[in-house]
Amino acid sequence: METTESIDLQRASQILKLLGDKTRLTMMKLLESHDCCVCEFVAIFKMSQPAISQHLRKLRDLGLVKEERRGQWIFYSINQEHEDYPLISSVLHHLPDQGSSIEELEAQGLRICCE
Amino acid sequence: METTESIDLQRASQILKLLGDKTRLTMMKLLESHDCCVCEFVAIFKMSQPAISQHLRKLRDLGLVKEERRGQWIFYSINQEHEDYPLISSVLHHLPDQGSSIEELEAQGLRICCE
DNA sequence: TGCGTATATAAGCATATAATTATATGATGC
DNA sequence: GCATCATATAATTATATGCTTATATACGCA
Repeated sequence: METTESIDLQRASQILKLLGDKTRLTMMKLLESHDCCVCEFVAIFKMSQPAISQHLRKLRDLGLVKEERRGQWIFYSINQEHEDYPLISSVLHHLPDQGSSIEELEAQGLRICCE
Repeated sequence: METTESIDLQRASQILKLLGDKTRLTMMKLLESHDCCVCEFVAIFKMSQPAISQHLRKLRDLGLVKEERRGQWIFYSINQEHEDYPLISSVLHHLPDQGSSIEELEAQGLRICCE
């Protein structure tokens, strides 16, 4: 039964590959502080909506984030029930807070809050 | 000077991308327990020597591992002086021990020890 | 019902990645 | 110096990734 361990490493590397993209990593760090809707990400990353949507899909496909519709918008949040949440969380804790990117948007009046 | 933070995330995502490959992640986990020479990796991963060498180069290029020649062989070890070693180390601590892959080789008489 | 907004999906394309094979370099021992 | 072993590099190829544009879906409201 050595497959158990290899599956774990397999899964861990998949997760790390997802986090090994600056956009997705920043998304996760932002989600650590508050739930975000897609349009907030679009504003923050100055990236096309489909590009954002596709990154979110990858995160969702591996269960790193959950989606929840609130009226007109779909909010994303970190899935703390993920089997490997301890790994994910500890990675995020090593990253600098992303407050500044939000503040920048506030300053420019571009901060979007969909609720 | 908000560039500092974005450089950090940039660097973190580069590191995570490197770790987001099963072969390299396993290499790092193995190196956590003991220094390895290239031929040991070749035996463990049942992969061509150039393939191993290229993975090691990527890890070396970002400073995650150090190389050291010992006689005929080149041994790799984890670079604990890496600026982001705390991140790297905490990722590795979440992974299952790789003792079994070594034991398997021992059992088959394939374990290579170059010293 | 029909329109506008928010989001997702599909198709296409350019670039990145990881493997292979072939070749080069560098140390050891005769 | 030459042969051999250990490792690195180069060139090539197949596949994966991330973006773009175009289109589909789903909700909210008049």
